[in-house]
Amino acid sequence: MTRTSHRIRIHDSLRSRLIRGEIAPQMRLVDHAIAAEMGVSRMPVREALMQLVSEGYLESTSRGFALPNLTPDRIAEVFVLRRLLEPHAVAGVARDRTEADLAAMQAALAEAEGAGPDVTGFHRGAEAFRNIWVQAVRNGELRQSIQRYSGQVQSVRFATLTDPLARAATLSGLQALFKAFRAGDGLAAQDRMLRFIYDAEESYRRGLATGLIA
Amino acid sequence: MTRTSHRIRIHDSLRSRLIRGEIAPQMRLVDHAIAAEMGVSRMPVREALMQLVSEGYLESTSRGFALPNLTPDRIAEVFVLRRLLEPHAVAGVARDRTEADLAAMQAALAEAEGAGPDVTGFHRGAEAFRNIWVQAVRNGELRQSIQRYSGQVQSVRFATLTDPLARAATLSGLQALFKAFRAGDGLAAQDRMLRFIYDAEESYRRGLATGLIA
DNA sequence: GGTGCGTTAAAAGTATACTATTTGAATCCG
DNA sequence: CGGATTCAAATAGTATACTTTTAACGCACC
Repeated sequence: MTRTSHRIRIHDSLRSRLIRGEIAPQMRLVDHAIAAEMGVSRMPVREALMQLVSEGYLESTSRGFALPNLTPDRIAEVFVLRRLLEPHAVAGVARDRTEADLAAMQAALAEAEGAGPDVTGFHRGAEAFRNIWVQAVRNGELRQSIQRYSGQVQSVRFATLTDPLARAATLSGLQALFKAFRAGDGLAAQDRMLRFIYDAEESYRRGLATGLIA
Repeated sequence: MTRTSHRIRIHDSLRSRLIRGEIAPQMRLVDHAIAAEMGVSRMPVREALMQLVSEGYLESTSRGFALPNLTPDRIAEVFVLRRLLEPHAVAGVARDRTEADLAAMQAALAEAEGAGPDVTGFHRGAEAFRNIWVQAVRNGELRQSIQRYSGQVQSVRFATLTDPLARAATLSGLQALFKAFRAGDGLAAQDRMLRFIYDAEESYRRGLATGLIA
């Protein structure tokens, strides 16, 4: 028996691919193609895709589903949202985090630190670190709101990481955040996260100005 | 030709019924019944219902769709989110609002003020007021995040409005907010909204304590 | 009278087929 | 050669039929 429905399995599968950045911006996700690939009918695929739309991961075009158009304006909007939500969120995490959370964070941080010139390795570590603390947010409504735009966050980070300055800022930000988590210091975590987001936005803007980002 | 799809029409129709409080908590919304009533097939109805689920208006049970189980914990979580997002949002609205926005707000406020003992009239005015300023939020990502839990906000307000104290607090809060909007004073709007949310939560807690709310 | 099991009906979930819409391209005309 | 018009292919949207799951009811047995 299927423990979960096709729709949910497909939704989760697509979402993880989206979060991992495996879907290129110009790619078009079409229900019948995915259905054929997975051996099911269009319906559960279509429903999964539409759910991803209402969760902000995808956009419905007249010619298939695609990544939302990440214009600089929209990215700026997300940075505003991040400043409003994430500092408060990590303050709670600093209080509630378990030892297992800390261990996982340390592993993710180690991967980012040891990545060398490898961009994808660094990105994977940073993404894992983020996923861990987001998962640890107790307030489910808050967590869901943060997760809704997490795909965009990953995309933007991926776009900026070729810049050594941005990468250094990200790494030191993660390290400072981890320290606050380990110390259980909510205020410090809140402060570090706010700075971290400001730095990220500055990196993004610099990337735009220097033409590193399309 | 149909300008909009059945799915969207049904979604909007159901949402307005939900917002008006026409769906009782123990009621079950079943796709094939609604489909028969509206003369369409199950599919667009099913998709509309599922979209309402991911927007927080409904919950999917194994025996039809129903109002979400608004546990006090979940409601508390939404209040946290509201405190994080809405003060900042209304500050922007106070700067950007048009004359048309102000006129619509005033009309909504007048409806709430003149509602007398009528609960639904007051609720409709308060809801209209909220919808107007939410629509006026420039930051689309922020607006969407706020809209995602607006259904829950309406439900909670509807549950508390039988309490005269809660109703008075709501009305004076709306009036103060409107003043700030009219003056274009972002800081004042931010402050009024924060107080408004605190008052709303206090009303809700009092309703819980006195058994007014299930 | 309570508890456990089996039956059954209702509703979710899925598959398939058909229709409508949209876009890109090809063709035709100026 | 350029632009408009029409046509075809791809995809969204809807309808209908079938399958699976689940909970509610009844029955028997304790």
